[in-house]
Amino acid sequence: MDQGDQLYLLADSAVARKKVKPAAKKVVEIAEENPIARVRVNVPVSHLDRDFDYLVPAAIDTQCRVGDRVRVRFSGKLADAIVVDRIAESEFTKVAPIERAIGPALTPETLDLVRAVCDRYVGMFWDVVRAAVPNKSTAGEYRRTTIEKQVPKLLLNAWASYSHGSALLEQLKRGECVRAVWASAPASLWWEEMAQLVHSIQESDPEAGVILLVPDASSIERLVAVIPQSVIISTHLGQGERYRNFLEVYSGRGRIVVGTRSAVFAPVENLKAIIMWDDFNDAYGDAHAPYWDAREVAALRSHRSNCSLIVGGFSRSATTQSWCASGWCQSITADKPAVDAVRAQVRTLTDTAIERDPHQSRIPQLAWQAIKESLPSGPILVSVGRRGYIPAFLCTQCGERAMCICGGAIQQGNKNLPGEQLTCCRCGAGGWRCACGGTQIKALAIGAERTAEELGRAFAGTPVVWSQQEHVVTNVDSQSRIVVATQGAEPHAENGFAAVVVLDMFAQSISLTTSESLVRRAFSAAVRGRVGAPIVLTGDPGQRESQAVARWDSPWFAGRECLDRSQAQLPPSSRVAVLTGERAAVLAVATQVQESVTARLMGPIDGETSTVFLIVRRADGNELSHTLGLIMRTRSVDPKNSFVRINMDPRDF
DNA sequence: ATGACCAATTGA
DNA sequence: CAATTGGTCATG
Repeated sequence: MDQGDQLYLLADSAVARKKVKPAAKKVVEIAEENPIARVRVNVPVSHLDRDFDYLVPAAIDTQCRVGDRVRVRFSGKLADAIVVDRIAESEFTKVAPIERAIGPALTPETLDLVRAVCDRYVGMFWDVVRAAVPNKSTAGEYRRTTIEKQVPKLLLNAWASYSHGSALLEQLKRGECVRAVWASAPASLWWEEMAQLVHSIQESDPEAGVILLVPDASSIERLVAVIPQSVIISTHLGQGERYRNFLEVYSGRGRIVVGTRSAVFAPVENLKAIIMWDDFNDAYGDAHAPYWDAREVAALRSHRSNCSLIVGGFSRSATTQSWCASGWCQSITADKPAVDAVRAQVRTLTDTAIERDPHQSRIPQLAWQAIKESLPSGPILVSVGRRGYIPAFLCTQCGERAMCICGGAIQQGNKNLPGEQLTCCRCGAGGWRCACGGTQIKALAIGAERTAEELGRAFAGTPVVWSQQEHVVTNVDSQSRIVVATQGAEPHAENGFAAVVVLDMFAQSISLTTSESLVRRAFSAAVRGRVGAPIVLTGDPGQRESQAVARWDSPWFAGRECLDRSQAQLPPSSRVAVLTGERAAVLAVATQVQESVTARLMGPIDGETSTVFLIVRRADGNELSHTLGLIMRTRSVDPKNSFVRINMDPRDF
């Protein structure tokens, strides 16, 4: 069968491939030092998610370093693989050579991170690699991204108005590793605050690497405008640019990374800090298995790589508050005088839809007043709870929120016939009946669309702008107008809004983060007001969510929230695994887990598929992940076992 | 997942 | 007795 006598690499020669059958004798020069590469192969089966040994051909020795991407023949077929180790010899006898080298993928540091993420989220190595590393792209022209970068003006110290703010900058200037969470001051420009942190870090080390994480593409633009030399790492970029930027960071040429969630894996050289804005934003959660969350990954990386972690937002999340409570992070908040100025303007209205609802109006009297009074002096921001037209209802008899027994919201089959065809949006049960016996409902939370309509009628002649997820308005000038916005879609007004009205400060669903989300919405609207602008909240003044804004103290609120949740054994003081799949399968896995880990079981909740929750003490979290990993690996051996999806510590449930 | 291999089952 | 089907095993 050996036609010639030449040495060749099988994959290099089409002729060879054609003539030679599998058992061909290939003579390949093998690397002298550490000739064995231990690799992880891209195969979609979890029991194969382990190390395999391959020989390193001398010719590609330097392209098979730890973290490099290669092609190998696995189980007869070519497959992608990542080198995770180089060793002198293998315990295994029949070791095949690597077919070819592809290019760089991970650094030893990010490799360690990817492994840690796999462990924690019970995921497969390549599922995380896919998110962390862009595909190699041949679209390789050099067109550098030239985003208009302003020369950043000398910033006045935005951090001086924070308690311990200046101290934080000093620590960074000394090159210390800090872990901090900041609740951004009213009217502050977060991108300038972040830029200043970078600046301080660079003072101690001009070669410092920094990762700046933001939730979306428009935030990237804001940040890039004030941070020159930054490199964008984001899945929003096209293939070619994404890969080019990745290489720029990998090579060490670019060290300041600005990006969305996947940038948390950027192979930054000399990484000194990860700085994250608006950690409560859902965009930080990856929607693909194993459902990792950039906030947790950032914490993991900060811990493992011993770099600073600084997380900010207009309101404090329960998660970051728990980091403070444990002593891992310092809490940084705005100084009292800065806060007092805003706080004086906050008014909370006692207000139920029933009392004030003669004309189906969503907007209480005092809010009308505030709008009318402030309108001549500039734009007004009206924050609404939900998109859509009529998403929620009240019982007309007792005035309570119309909820299904399962906790789901009630939907109306026929918009024009209240009381008819009421179904639950979660479990689908029909025939709703209130606890008080009532069966009639009326519209409660009317979304942006309806509110905008109503305001347009009331203030005829005043432009009404409507900003929501699909139609975000990013900036408005200082002209008088009314802007109705949902969470996250609030525009920046040139000189701040003349008044801010936060409608519907009440829970529209029952889930882990309902209350937290309300507070976040209120803060993200309230910060848009100019100095002295009235902030009107409609809801119950006694409730904690309103109080948080009235005191301008979201850390206080988050602290209370943590306490409540810890008493209920819920995250962040607990860790949760959500198992989804066939009823019998999820129960089998859950039972097996409980044999070795003390876990509280909730569920199953049955529907199309079944779901169970396994809840453990925080300290047992790693044990839970580990056990689930073992179970998944043994289960995947037998294809008769149906697939069970695991979601660790989801943001909400 | 996918293919190889062996054993049991089916069929003319 | 050959052909087909099914379960087990290994993948370097």
